[in-house]
Amino acid sequence: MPGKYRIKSLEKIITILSCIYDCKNCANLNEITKKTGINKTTCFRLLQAMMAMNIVIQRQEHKVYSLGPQLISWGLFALSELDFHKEALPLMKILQTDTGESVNLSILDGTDVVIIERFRSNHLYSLNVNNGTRLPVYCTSHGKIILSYLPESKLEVILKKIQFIPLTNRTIINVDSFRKELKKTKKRGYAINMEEFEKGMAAVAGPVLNHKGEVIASLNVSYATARHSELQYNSNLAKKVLIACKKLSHSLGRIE
Amino acid sequence: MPGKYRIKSLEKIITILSCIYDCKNCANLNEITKKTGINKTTCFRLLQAMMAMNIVIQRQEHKVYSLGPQLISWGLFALSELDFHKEALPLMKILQTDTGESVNLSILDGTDVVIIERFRSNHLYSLNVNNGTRLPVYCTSHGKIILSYLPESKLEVILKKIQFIPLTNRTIINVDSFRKELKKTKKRGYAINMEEFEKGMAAVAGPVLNHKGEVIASLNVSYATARHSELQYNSNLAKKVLIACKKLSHSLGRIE
DNA sequence: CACATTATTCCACATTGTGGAACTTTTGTT
DNA sequence: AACAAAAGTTCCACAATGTGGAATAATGTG
Repeated sequence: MPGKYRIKSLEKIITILSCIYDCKNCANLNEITKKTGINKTTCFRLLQAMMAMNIVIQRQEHKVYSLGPQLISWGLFALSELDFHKEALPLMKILQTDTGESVNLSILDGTDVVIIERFRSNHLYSLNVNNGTRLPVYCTSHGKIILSYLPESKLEVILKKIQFIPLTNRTIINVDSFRKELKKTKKRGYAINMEEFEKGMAAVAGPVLNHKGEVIASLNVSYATARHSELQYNSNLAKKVLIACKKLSHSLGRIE
Repeated sequence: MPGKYRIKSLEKIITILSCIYDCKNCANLNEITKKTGINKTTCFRLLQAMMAMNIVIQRQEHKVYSLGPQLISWGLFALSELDFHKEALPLMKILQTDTGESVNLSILDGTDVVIIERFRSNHLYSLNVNNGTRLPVYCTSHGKIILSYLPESKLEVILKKIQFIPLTNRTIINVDSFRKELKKTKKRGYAINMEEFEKGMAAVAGPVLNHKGEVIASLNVSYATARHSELQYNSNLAKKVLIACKKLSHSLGRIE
């Protein structure tokens, strides 16, 4: 996370905001102090200053801190500026109707992907993610497809930062295996995640490319393995996902 | 904007982010320097530090700065935590179908309201706002209805901060007239904006209340005055808006 | 009512952010 | 292609600014 230019107070602020985010808006001063390791007084002052600027708010009469409306405003704006976003919605809707499964659109952010749009599965048993949810790159189809299209230089930076944690017995937990997986993914043209993030869940993802051929997002369909055990399912699904990805990339000026 | 506890570096960061937001993601270092009045070196360093943390990104090969994916992630999360948000969508859809006009949901943030959800009018001539757009409280139906329901103490803080700028010849531009307007609004139960923000545009807004009776959002319908000149139109529209508001408030635990 | 936990204030210190000046790169013009 | 102007980047010395320990106040709990 560090760069050449570091601002300690900014880093503290980011740490606090991330902590509030991780605690799902349910952290009070003490918890934030403990989880971030930042001095209590400092935390307090930074939180007060952020409150004065609507970056965070305090709910339930002086107790837990939450991310504030200023962040909503900036976040929604930043999202709307992603020009592929509006193009994506109708395509996602079609894909959802066609497959009956969850359709998700994500972008890369550091070593995570962020879900920015989502059409839910018809089925009850499906992953509980929402817009804004962050998922690790190394065990999601989103992450694999985006990284597989990244230029070597950017990829290396990210690979160095990843902390591989086994979430299921199928999770890839070392860099070299992950590198190989990325190569396979690139060759295949789509990414597959078979229960690497959560037992029982699988997904297939394709890349959204801009006019220069750079990946800017990932579109995937995720499903419960209990419902589809056929070997053919992934490749059939992939065809549909890739058609949507192509259309989306095309609307961004990508010509094959 | 100041509070008891101030962190200068945080204030600079907020100023820079606000500037990028105001410039619609189209500001380079020099513009940011000029518009914010912050020293160039300082701007540069803060921007570099923020880039390393995905708070901002730089687009078009080393040129303009944009709000980054980290803000999208936080923003979407903060939004999803607003529990009335999901309840609102179907009600807004119905209202849109019923009236054929733009339906908007907003929350208060300082002396602005932030549009958090929106169903567009069928008509070509309608206000060009998007999710995340900020509008001033003093010349919008959203602002009027929310402020009219605010407790005296909170209201006063906001009134002091408002900078009244005449946007049309109907804009209210002094605190006392605005106070009167808020009283009328509260009594009426809904807010009216007749070309106070933009010539040719009018709107009617109702309050979304939580279980304690506190306003937490505003729901409005906006339309072009060219299409509806009848005196009755506002009150008829208001009835529909208020029904939706009641339902929404009810789903938040508000019992009449 | 005593005790534990959490929140807030105060203050002296030095770490950290600051901005001027110099240097480099990019952009625009003839 | 050569030059000027503008924008971006690096360096460094200074002190303003953020820091955290300790003390105090508020709140919650048995």
